[in-house]
Amino acid sequence: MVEVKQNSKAKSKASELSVGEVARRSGIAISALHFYETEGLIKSQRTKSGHRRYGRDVLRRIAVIRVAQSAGLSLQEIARAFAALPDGRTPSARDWAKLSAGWRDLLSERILQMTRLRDDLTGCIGCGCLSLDQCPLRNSEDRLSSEGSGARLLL
Amino acid sequence: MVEVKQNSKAKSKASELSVGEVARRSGIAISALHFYETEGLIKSQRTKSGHRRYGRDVLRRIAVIRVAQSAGLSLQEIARAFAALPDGRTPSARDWAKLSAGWRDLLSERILQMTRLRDDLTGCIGCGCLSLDQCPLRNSEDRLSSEGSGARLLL
DNA sequence: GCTTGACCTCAACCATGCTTGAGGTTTTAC
DNA sequence: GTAAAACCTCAAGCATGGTTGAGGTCAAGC
Repeated sequence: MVEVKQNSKAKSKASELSVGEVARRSGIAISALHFYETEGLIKSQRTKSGHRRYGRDVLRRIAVIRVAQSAGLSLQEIARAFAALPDGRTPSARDWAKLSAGWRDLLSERILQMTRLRDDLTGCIGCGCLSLDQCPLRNSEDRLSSEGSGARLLL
Repeated sequence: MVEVKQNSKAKSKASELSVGEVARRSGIAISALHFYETEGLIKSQRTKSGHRRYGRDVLRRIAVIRVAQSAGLSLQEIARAFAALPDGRTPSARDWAKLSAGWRDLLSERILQMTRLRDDLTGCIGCGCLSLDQCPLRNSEDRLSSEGSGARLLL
């Protein structure tokens, strides 16, 4: 819809990026960008001819996606969090901060679980209790799996 | 090959378990047990007619599998670790302990990464640096992803 | 004006970790 | 001796997170 004139490959003043540029700058494959778009994680305008043009904030969005993924969130969870971002305007620092606060707590929780797991592991796999209901390892395992809202692991 | 006489459903003295029993006791679906077997994570003898019979240690093996999974290991990684277990005899407590020691270190490493990630997240998503190379978040992200020997997350 | 590279869509495929179902045998219980 | 429950195999399917390739269009440089 929004038509953009592109002056050169350098495109130093264009505020809209092509998919190739976004891929190069973010280190994400074009196919992944397409995929993120179909999953509603990022958006693009199209040129008259159908080529994608991204606003500058897409780079931040992508960065946030990768960070969240490495923290163990699924794309669906990330999309859900993104849904809380403002619709019309570009998200502000405060918007992102709100988002990250939630994830921080989630991470803290998962770190706690893993720590518990590790500590149990220290004394427990070698002991005889693993197959018994009393074993702390098996119980913390239960804690983990019963909390999962879908994905298996710490997802 | 090993033929086993089964006296009743109670089967209190049988040292070999049927797949249904293992499923019931471990809480793992039969289909998952089959799957674990095809992946080399557990083994079974067969009765003359082809039904599976498991040794008692299978329950511990399964417990270890679930724990390792909840720690974020893939079945392949678990299988690799299991490959180090003794071939002929039932693994001893010491064998399991050795195995768990490796995983414990791995867990510690991942806990460290997540902690770093969380701490960076605290100050960083809301700040302006996320799209820059200097951002600690993006760098710790790199640390994470460059270490991955396959799976994306903490896997 | 035409080649080249960047882009488009859509369908198929890969790995992981299973589940489901079809179609058939075995074991158990009455 | 027969019905039901438990088991078997093999193929297909599901979700996640993408990649790969075919077949075609668009844009830029010479």
